[in-house]
Amino acid sequence: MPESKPKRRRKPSGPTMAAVAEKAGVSIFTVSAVVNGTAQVSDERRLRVEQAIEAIGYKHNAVARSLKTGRTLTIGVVVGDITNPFYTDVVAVIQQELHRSGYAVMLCCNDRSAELQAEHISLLRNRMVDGLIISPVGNDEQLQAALEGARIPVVLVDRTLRDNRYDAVVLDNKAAVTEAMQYLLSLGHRRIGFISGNPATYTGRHRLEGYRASLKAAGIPIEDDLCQLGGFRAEEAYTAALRLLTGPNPPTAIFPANNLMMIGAMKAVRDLGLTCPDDVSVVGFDDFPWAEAFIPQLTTIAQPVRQIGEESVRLLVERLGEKSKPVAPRRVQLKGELKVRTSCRPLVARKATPAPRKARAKAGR
Amino acid sequence: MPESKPKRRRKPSGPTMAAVAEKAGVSIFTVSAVVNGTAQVSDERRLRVEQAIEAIGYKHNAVARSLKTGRTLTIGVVVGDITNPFYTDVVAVIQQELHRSGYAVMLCCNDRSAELQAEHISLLRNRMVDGLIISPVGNDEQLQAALEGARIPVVLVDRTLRDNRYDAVVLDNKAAVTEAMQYLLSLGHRRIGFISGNPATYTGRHRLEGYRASLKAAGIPIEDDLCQLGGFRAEEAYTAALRLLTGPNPPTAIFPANNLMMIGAMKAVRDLGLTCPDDVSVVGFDDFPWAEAFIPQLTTIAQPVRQIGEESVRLLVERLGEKSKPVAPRRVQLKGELKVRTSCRPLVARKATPAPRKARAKAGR
DNA sequence: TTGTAGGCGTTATCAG
DNA sequence: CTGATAACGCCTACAA
Repeated sequence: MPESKPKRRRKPSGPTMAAVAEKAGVSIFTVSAVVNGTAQVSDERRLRVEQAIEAIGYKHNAVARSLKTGRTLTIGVVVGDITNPFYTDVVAVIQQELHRSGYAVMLCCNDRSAELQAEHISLLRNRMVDGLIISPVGNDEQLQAALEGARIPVVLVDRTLRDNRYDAVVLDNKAAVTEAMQYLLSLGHRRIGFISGNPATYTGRHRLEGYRASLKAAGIPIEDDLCQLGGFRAEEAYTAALRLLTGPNPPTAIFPANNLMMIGAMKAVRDLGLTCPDDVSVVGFDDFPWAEAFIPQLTTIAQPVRQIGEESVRLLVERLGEKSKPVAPRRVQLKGELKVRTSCRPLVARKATPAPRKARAKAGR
Repeated sequence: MPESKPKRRRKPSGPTMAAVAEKAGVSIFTVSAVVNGTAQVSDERRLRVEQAIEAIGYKHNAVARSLKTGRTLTIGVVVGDITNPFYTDVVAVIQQELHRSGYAVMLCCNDRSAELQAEHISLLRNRMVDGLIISPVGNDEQLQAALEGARIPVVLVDRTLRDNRYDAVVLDNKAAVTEAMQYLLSLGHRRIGFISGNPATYTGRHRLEGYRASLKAAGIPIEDDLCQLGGFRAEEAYTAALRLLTGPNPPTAIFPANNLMMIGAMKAVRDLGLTCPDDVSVVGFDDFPWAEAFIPQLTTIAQPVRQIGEESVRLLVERLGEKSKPVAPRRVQLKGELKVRTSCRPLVARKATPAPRKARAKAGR
């Protein structure tokens, strides 16, 4: 029967060093030496090898090399959501910097699921990545479990574990929020609505602390109604802002605790027919290119994304270069920068009568 | 001398199959069989193996497997600039979909440099990725050269080569622009300023064609001054918009040809003290979350990013599964969707006298 | 300076 | 069903 043999597998990889060696009439060793510059080779033989490489189109097989050397020159990067411009920027810097150091990056996004995160970490470990840069999701134990027994360096970004077991690059979230709060307070705002991320997370907790501490320091009582707990997402922030602004005694300023929630909050302001900063001042966490493109230009806390990426890579690469001298976990804490633009205005001479507030309350449907 | 031997390299990888086999008292083959489900194993021995794996914490080494099988289950993804939300979104979908199909992604960003792109492609090929998804930069020849001799499937995103040699997923850029232009024309706009990306690129060319064709079809002469050539960047668009809006006879609507240029254009509008859409209507290419958060809400052409990502992965995975039946390169062309929001308004009852134009002309410095 | 040969951890082809 | 054993392509002592 004219049955074409289906078992025929196409050659999985191209020409090998052996092929080059044969073509050039030298040994495999010599080829390896010129490819890796790992030993002196006479000019004449080197030339022959180089020509042979060119002639048969040899491409060096990193998989085989990795198996032998135990290094893949690959770093696993796992983030919650690369769609969030903060992570996008950080990942871009990380990729760039790792490339400069000779490493490739394997990217995993877990959509903020601890299970997926564990799966990705496992996958990356199987693939023998030389190191891991993780912006972790879930609780400490889940991460610990996923990292259990990993004999490779790990750098945490954006948060640490309680026991500081790994190198970490974080922002001083509390200080950053405090700076923004002081700005708002200096403008005369006293009723400031905070739209918090999940307070069970590292960033959520510290940012919330910054809010509360600032109020306390200013002698302003903390009203639970003014502090809405969300989960870092735009939709939640939208409804939170709606609640805040249509309540009986609305704040004069609102403060969404990350970029996504800023979007939601701004939509709410707009949908209520309010204008910023005339009706309500807004300051946000995380800066992004669009923040200053529109009216109002958003006053935000900019995270030093480049620095965050660079430091993460620096910590990791230092450990990768370590010759078995174990250094204690290090922690780099960076500062945010308040970018004052036009979304906040001084709270001057508000109409003394409470009338407008009632009018506002009715605006809510 | 008490010299600690520095040559001691830490064990590069953990427990091996051999270790598991020994612990379980079976052969390596049996271990491999239960790990991969590649052969029937008696329940009793399977259990022993599973326990041994658990006991010594065996993690399967994908590098060794790849060397043997010739497959890495890894796909190289190379894009120009992951910081551009369009690419961010597409990459996010690609990563997600590839993961579902059992592939990891190695990400490379070339910052729109053809040299870096070539370097990244070479690096990925060395690493024996099973396939490539590329949003190419530079000219056809440069890409061809980088791909020369690659025996792996390649899918192009966002553009094709002239000879359609590879699978590709693209947008019908011309049709998308045409739709937006018709919207503008239906609103009564006749002087429409176009801020083009680099017309030497696939997207730049087709979008520009859409602009010109629309004007032509409407019987409106094309004025070179109304068509500013940029390079897809915000800064260039900023100055382009400035030129447009301060010229002697400014357009009533402007059309930046991608999201980055939209930012630049909006900044220019704002810096000139103009308001959108009252003074000038704006429609942009590429949608993004912030587009509808501010005032005005931006009217944009949304690319089907999810579909783009899904189709790219589908094409690639289909080829990866191919059993040596070569299929001709396929090309998937998707449609953009005009999201009408509030950044354009009808051009009504303009003052009939030419006076205002002259007045405006003086506004130009 | 160059060649030889053993192995990195798996998979897969043989026999048993 | 299971066990030896030969690759996979490269690096690297060790020898020459």
